[in-house]
Amino acid sequence: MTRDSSRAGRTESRRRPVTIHDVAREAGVSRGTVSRVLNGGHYVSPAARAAVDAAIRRTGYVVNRHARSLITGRSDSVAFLLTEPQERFFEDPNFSVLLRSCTQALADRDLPLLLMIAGTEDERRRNLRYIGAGHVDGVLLVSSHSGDPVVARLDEAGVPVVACGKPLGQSARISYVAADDRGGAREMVRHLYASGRRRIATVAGPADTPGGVERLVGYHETLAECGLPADEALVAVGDYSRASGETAAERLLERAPDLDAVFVASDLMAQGVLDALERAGRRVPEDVAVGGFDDSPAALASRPRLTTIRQPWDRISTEMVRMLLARMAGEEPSAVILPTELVPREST
Amino acid sequence: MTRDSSRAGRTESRRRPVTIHDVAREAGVSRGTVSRVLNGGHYVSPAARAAVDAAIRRTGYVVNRHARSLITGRSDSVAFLLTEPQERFFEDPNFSVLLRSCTQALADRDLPLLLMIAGTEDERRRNLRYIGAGHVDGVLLVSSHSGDPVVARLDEAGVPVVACGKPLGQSARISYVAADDRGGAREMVRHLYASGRRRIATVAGPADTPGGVERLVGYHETLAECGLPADEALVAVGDYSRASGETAAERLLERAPDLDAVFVASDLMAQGVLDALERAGRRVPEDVAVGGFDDSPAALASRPRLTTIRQPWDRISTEMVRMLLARMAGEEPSAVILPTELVPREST
DNA sequence: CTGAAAGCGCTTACAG
DNA sequence: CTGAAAGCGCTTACAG
Repeated sequence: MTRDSSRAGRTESRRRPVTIHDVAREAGVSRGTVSRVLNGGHYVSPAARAAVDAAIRRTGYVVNRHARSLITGRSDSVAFLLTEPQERFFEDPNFSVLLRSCTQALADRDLPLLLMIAGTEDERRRNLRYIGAGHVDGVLLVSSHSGDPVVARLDEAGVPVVACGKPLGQSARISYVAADDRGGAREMVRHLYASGRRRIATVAGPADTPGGVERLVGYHETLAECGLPADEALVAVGDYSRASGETAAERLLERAPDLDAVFVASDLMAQGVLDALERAGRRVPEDVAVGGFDDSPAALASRPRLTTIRQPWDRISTEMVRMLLARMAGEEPSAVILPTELVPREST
Repeated sequence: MTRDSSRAGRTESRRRPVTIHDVAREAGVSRGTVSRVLNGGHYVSPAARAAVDAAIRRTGYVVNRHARSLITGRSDSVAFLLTEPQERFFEDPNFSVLLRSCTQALADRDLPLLLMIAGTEDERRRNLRYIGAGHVDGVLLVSSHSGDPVVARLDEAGVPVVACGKPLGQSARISYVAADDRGGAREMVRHLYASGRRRIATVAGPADTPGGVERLVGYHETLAECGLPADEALVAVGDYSRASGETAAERLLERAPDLDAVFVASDLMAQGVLDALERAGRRVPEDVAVGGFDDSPAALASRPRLTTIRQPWDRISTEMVRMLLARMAGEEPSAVILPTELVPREST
């Protein structure tokens, strides 16, 4: 009796859900015909279709997805799989945007999104098992560190997957969409150069992440193009945390006290850089210009507000979903690189 | 052929999944017996069970959830439903913690979590329809604004739901778990008082949110207890945004220039308060103490670091899942209020 | 404790 | 274009 709202009227009763059989009887056709209109309406006369549509409306029928899946072999659902250091991802506002946009893009196709987290080996096994069993038609993968075993296992399982970011060091045939990290870095460094800076340092991300590698490459390329000498004293590495940015900046200041700009591979680290600079008595942007990456809330929250590089998260999600659907429809894997955008603010 | 990794060996073939039938044959028992060991192992001899277990291991069998659901009527999955101003929630780090913990707590019970977002009326309809169709066994609801129609409709649909936070202005019989907003506010104000502050102002949240109401009540109660006069000049209201905190502080400073402390109903607004205070030349905490609420990353990112109130998000999620499971098992709705914790830092 | 059998609600060839 | 029928993989009374 818990399940039964006793309100009178049109509340569809929970006790005997209306089935395709009821609709067929109501419409005066066979169940096969109802099913046909449900599945695209091919080979159905306009009259029959109209009758069925009306019956569906009258009865409030909604398909039983389990019965359908049992026979089609599809689950009509998609997994959003997050592997490893999830903590970091859940604190990353970009991740939230990604998750939300994917959910909505999928919802437009009437595909529920199953959120799966695989931080531990145990969770990894469980999720892989679930996916491997065909309980899901495709997976949207967020996995950053190189050599993630999940990538290979997913590939083996033969399930369509689209990754967010290029899976490092993987030969798996999986689709991915990524922001143009290198291009973004180039744009930022060019911007710094254009504003007159000539001793441009950088705080890179970890070498086993795409952002760590590509943004550093972009930095080096642009320096060379501008005719600025390469100087290892100007390069430090952080781990994307604010504290690591602070430490890196201290090292930089020590090795190259004459630096007049820092390109930082993430906004969070850039905040740390700002802290160190302030403590060292350098004014931003007067003495030192600071450029971040991500356009996260941190960029707006910091003082001065950070000039940064915006990644097109909305488009990334849209593309991921589009590509996954394509894979699910049998298309071959592909890759898409999306352009970033410079967001000038007060720190440069 | 896309679905077939051609690797040799034990990769379970995707083409003909092993069914309960295969296991039965392998174990030398009937399908009914296999099913019985799958479902708790009651009424099965130890010998039969051992044979079935071995056969399952040998064949790599994993149950077809669609077939099971078709007959049991359960979906063995749960929805995490987010209604309205989703943007705000997705930027709220607390929300991320909640989502992650719920996912994991559910995973421990082998229950997948479907993420559903109902920001627009259209999405609301679609999701309600999905849930109403019984595609999900229960729902974890995150909905803040009072009078959310979703609450009532969920209740009508007769599906078990547990809300995060007390659903305002609803008579629906739904379970909920909430942090002790009032108690947290009291603790903060008492802390401010204990440090010698006597002109304690507050920036409250919107009046149609539990946090807006309860934290303000806690503030008033504590002032009275401490024998401090109620003074409306000391009360301002914001909308949880940083900018609104700044504006509110300006108003406060104008109406009560002698204030020596501000209890702010969220860390984000507290950042805005810090901005205004700095611009007004007041030192924190020397001239004015500032207390926040949430213990969000913003509290750590701000300078000085914010003294704040931590909500027990881990426990909140655990409780929500536990209560939902209880509801799904037929128990009556209930409510749980969890204690908060003062986190002293540099701003007081 | 165990097997044979019915049936969950749908889709899909197969004949017409 | 349409109906009758088989069958998807499971669970669950029902007899033994």
